[in-house]
Amino acid sequence: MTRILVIEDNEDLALGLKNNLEVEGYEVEVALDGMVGLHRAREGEFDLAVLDLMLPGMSGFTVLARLREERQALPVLVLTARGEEADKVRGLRLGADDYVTKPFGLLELLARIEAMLRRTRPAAFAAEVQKFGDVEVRAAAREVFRSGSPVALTPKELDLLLFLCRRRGRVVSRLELLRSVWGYAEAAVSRTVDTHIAELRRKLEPDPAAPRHILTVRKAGYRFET
Amino acid sequence: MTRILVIEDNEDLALGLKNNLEVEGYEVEVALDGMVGLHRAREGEFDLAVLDLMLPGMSGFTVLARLREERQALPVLVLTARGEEADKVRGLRLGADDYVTKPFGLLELLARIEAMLRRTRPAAFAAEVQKFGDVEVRAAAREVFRSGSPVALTPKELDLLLFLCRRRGRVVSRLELLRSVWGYAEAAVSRTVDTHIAELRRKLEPDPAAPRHILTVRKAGYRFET
DNA sequence: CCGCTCTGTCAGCGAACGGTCAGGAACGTC
DNA sequence: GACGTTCCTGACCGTTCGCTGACAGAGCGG
Repeated sequence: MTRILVIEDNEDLALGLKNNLEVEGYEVEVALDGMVGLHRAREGEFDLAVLDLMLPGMSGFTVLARLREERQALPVLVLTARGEEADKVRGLRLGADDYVTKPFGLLELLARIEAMLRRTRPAAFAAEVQKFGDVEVRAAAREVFRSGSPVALTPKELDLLLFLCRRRGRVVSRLELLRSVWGYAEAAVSRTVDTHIAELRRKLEPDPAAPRHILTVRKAGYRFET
Repeated sequence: MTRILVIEDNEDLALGLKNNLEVEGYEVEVALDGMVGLHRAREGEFDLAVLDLMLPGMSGFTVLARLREERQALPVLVLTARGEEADKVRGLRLGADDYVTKPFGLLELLARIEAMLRRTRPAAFAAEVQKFGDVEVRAAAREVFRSGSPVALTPKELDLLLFLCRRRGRVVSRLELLRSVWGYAEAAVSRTVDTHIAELRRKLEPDPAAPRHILTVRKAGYRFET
């Protein structure tokens, strides 16, 4: 069982996270302030912590710094408020492993958590496998097969594919993709997303010119269909 | 109840938005200048703000910057004037979550608002699906089916259809359509609306010459019936 | 029944949008 | 420090879309 510690003072948010993470099969403990969080992190044998930097009393920075001083290897995912670029940098410098900007989408958070856990506990990952057409996507192994033979996707391509897969049936805008897959705060007005989509189509679609799975929705974005 | 704060100095536009958003079931408060908007945002416990960047007095940029300084996680959707590419980027960099360019169709705004809320309040969102005759309209996927097979609608056609669907049983004037779907301030005297209606009928009505769902109300506009 | 007004239809133009490509920056590896 | 990979960007191009204006037809009132 994978154990996650959520250190977050906003009770609504904390409990929401607890619920959602439990649905995903994690064991979750919540600490509503930094001091408690730090103690629990020391004792609780967690696999990962989600840490809000803005905490009353002992701030998230302090918690993080203490943990790192004590050489705790506990992976930490940091929550920062939007626009606090400086916080991110400071957090990462202090030893956070990743960060998510509020307000964040649950899927985004889940993806980051999984990515982190994958790094630290590869064993714990049962095969999440998606299939469409003659393509098979093994998220955990970060492998993609087409008609049984492996397809070489670059990391970015795979991230994009996984993101689309998880939102199947729903339109995803370029901005959302840039934010969630690329982590850009702003929308670079460029062909970045399209280029990667094109590459995915080239590698995965039977007929890239008439895609059946990775669809364009004019004026809106892209939509993935099985 | 989802609460939305509209910060917009143009009173007509602001009240139009208020009405239309209220029709959709949101609780809406309007602030006609930046200063008031900022105060209300601090105190009002809103789920989302719609913010015009071009405000007299305290500009939208300032409002946004202040909010983010104060680490307010409030999701903000920004309204920018056409062609102000720089504004978009600046807005996003300051921490806006999405933007819509004026003139905008109400449908576009609604879609963005819903997408944003879906991220922050994932509950409460059933997939909206409308049906009439042998037609099925899936708003989230921006897909329309007729007798089970997909119908290719252009973005404008779909927006128009969705707007009519949501106002079913009521007569909607051309002016209202131009305002809400097209975002035009004034009525261009032309066949624009009619042309699109004709196209919808052609694609969706069993007998386009004798429409059963998209009805003409002479001298008044159109009325949609299930 | 006639005439006027409102709506339906159509084709063409201009703009907007997405697909494509190649060059070059950034990164990691040996 | 040279090489290879990956990624981003801007320019270009083809296609689609949406608007318009002229004309035709339908409906309503007198």
